Amino acid sequence: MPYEPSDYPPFAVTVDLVVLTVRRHALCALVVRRGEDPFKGWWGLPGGFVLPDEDLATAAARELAEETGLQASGPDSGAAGVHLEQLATYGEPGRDPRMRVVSVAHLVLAPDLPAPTAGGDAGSAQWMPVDELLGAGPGEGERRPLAFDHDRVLADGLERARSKLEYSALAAAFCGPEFTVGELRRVYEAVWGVVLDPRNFHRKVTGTPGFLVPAGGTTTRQGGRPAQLFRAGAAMILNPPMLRPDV
Amino acid sequence: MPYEPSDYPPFAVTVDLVVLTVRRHALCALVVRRGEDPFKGWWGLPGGFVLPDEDLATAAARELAEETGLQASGPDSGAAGVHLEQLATYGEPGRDPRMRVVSVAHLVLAPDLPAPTAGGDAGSAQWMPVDELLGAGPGEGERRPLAFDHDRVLADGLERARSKLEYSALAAAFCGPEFTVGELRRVYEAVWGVVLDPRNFHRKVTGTPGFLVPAGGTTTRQGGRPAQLFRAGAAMILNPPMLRPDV
DNA sequence: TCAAAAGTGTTCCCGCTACACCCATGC
DNA sequence: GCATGGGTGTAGCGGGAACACTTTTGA
Repeated sequence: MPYEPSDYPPFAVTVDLVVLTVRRHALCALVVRRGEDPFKGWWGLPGGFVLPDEDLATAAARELAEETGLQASGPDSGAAGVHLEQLATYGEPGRDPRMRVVSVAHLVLAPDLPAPTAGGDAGSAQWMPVDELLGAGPGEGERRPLAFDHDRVLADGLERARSKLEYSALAAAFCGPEFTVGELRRVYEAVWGVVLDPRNFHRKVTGTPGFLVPAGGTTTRQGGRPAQLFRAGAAMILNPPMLRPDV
Repeated sequence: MPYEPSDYPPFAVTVDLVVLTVRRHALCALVVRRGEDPFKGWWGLPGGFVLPDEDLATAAARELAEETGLQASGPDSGAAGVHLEQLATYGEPGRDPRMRVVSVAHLVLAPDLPAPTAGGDAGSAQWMPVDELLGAGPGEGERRPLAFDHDRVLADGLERARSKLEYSALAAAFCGPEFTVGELRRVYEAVWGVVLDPRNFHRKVTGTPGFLVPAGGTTTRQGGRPAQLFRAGAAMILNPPMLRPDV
């Protein structure tokens, strides 16, 4: 079956970003207000077109830097830099009313950042709690969905992030370069929406080889007794995994 | 940022298929011999272009039917029909020497089929053990890789299938509509490349609510004492998961 | 002195592993 | 009889859940 440029229909290929962080004990996603039709004035996920000579992951990292100033570092990098991985691809024919767009969604996990929109051209990017974006908050009903099929993309990203915390050491991507066990626990609690036993959590994460390495110092920024500081270790997968209560 | 057809570069969008089955205690993948350049004469994964008004999953199901005659049924269907899910998307600029192709790979899990190429236009499709396709076999060195980046796609599909057996009830997708516990165990053994304790496996799968439902009859097709026949139950996820030895 | 968060020790219990053992068929 | 695979019982152990308890700071 030979194929030539005239044989295939024209597709636009974009990357969409599900950028998650934990702010004030709440899991938040980065959303931008759209300045153009379609869905002008709606909130949507950041993203944009893939350039002709650009890898998909490169395009995602570029869009991320443009919107947030964050420097992405693939799934195989060191401790610093946010985590970026491919999530899924959405190509339903009618998802963009103007043309056939296939969008490769990526998931980004970032530590809490002071400035949500650092060097961006999108002036109206902001963090919003995912419970407000999707319907999990109390007494919803008047919420407006995200543009395109971004509600579903966001939901898929959340599902991925939640399940990856179980069997990978990815939770540290939500923390800064140095963090305490309590801060890490609050990440799990925010992402999963549960309350974990601090004592058992401490034993579990410090007892898993390669998960955490002591950074040497202590901090008292959370109040109470000073806590040891840790850095993310080399372990990528957790065995045995962290167990999520109920569900 | 407005966008018009003239603004975006032309992309071709295809679907690739990682079709897995278990034949004679070996995990096998469906490969087709390419009749055209590039990679003429090489083995590659089945696949093809997405049509203008076709969803990605629909395109994957169509290609699957064309190559094998298999009737796919999405991840949310009943027991009959093979399992089909999206795997990952590959869009490196140079992966096809002739044009920019973004390929959305899908993973298909099918029961052992008598005729590998039922109604296909690809005359040279066949099942090959994944150990021969990738380098896991003994004394390799002269093996030729698959076309394009299909070695990597296949490896990613294997990894997905192996990990999904742990926490989902997907292993039944490799069996026919009715199967015995021993047949299900041999699926796990083939996919994981391990040997499992038959007694503990039996207790585990029959003790997990919703995994298996008795079909009523017995069979002696494996020799020995007749075994109860089961159908796949409604459970989609396994909690607690099946534990893969070592690794 | 009290509150708050960090850690440690201990007990209980569930589930996995490892076997020993019996059951039902074909040869 | 014997081989083969199906299925049950049971002891041991590792790890998570629950919770008592001590430690170290700030207010």
